Amino acid sequence: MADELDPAELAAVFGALSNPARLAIMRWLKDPSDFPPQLEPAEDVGVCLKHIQSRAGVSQSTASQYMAVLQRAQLVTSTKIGPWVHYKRNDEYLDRLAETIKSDL
Amino acid sequence: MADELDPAELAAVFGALSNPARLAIMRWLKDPSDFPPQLEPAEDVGVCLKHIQSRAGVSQSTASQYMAVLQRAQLVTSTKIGPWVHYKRNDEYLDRLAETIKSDL
DNA sequence: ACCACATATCGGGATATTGCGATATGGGAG
DNA sequence: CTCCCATATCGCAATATCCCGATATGTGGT
Repeated sequence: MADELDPAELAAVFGALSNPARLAIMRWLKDPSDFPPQLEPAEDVGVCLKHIQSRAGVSQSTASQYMAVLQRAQLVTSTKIGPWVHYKRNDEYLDRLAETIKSDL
Repeated sequence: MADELDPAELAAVFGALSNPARLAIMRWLKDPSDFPPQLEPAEDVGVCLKHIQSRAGVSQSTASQYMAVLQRAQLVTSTKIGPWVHYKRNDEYLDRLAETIKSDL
């Protein structure tokens, strides 16, 4: 059994996911190959912020803040390569989340 | 496979659960017998609002609104018996939710 | 009818979230 | 060093959420 998230943390995660755009981003990141190609393959390092921004159709600052919220909630991790920041799902944490919801909620 | 919640609905559910007090209430309702006794047993009809209110330590209006939010999100159902409204977890829906999160999120 | 109690709804002030444009920061190319 | 591009952060107005007290509604008992 993976150890479960404590209630305060769980509430914070739900907050991060309560925004439709952020929730959509989480689902998009399941298919990194659906994004435009980049120097380093998205499957390995994650998806570049610019690609997330353009798919979400929001401003650069909004996209950056969305990803900051998701990252603070530990739902994604980031990798900086040169000037680009790449985001990918934190699957370990998402598994713990699913487990917590199933057994704890 | 239970059919999954659509994304907008899922985001709304997360919104309802993003409040620590409401999240706590959902967890309390797993053990209806932990609440004070009532005419109709809580295991059968659900827990009376007054008991939820006093455990949450919030005003009557706040408790009522919390439960309205949870009910709108389909996380609980209510049964009115005389002047009392009893709330219980909507376990079918919660199962669908857990399923959606595991496979869709 | 009246009263007492349980719940719902209204109205509002405090606070948080949302999404933007403007501005900073920081790296790579020349 | 200088420009350009990607990203982060700031400041802000609009909107939403939060939680309350006050008030309305509804039910049962006397």
